[in-house]
Amino acid sequence: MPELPDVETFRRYFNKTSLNKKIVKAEAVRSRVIKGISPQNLQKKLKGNTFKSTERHGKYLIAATSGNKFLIMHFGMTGSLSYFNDSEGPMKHVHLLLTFQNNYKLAYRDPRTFGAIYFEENKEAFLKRKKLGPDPLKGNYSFSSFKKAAEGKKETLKAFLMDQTILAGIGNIYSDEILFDAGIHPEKPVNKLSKSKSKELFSSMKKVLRDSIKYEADASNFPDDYLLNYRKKNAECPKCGGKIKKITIAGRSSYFCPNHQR
DNA sequence: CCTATAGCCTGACGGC
DNA sequence: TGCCGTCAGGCTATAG
Repeated sequence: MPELPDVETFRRYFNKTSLNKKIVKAEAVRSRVIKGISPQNLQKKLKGNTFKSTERHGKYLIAATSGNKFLIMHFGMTGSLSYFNDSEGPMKHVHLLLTFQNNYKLAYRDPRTFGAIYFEENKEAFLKRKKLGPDPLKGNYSFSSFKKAAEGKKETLKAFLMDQTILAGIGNIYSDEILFDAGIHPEKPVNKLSKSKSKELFSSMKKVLRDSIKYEADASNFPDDYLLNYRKKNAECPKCGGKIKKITIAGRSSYFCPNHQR
């Protein structure tokens, strides 16, 4: 699930539940997803702190602590956050469990353990180390930057949109969704796109990402002209009635409508 | 440099 | 109902 709109939804959830509350206990339950710091050390660093603010970059959620350090979370394919109290019972697949002064807990969960948790002194250095490109919804990301990034690229648009070093935040689902909205074939080479089509792609990108955040990245909230609920072979295209096709691009299963995406 | 592929894990789903 | 194979929305390391 967790691409840019999902992570932004987690961020808002985190803000609503977990800011400005003292962490009285930190349990790093399993260590696989905790990177660059030992679970014991992470527990020590978090205990007694509060979270002061959050930001997101691409698929990363960055929470600033009162100690001016950063808890940085990536949600892999199956990561999520749950805020709950003890009456709601034990939870499975918890990797980091924080207990606040009000006795509520925040759990970072991830069954498939492809996610990652970091604790960093310097968030800019972290983003640099990860070689992340700009976040398309931050800092007024412009068409001219987009065009410049696309210059001379021969790869498919699908691969281009998912490349985190070019743009941070778009994954398999939303790259499909953006191309579906713009009416462009996912295998079209980047350098074969006309200027007007590339403008359309750019505006579809912003629109799809922004609107998906409004829908809280929840499939049940999406309007019917989105591809999301039609990601099945031979489904009927909700835009034009064509037959949805499934192909593999850059190792990922991609759904599109050959009738209106060319 | 660039592109393609395997592998990391667990759970859900469809077919028999 | 149960078992088994396949697939899953990410990322990295490695090979060519």
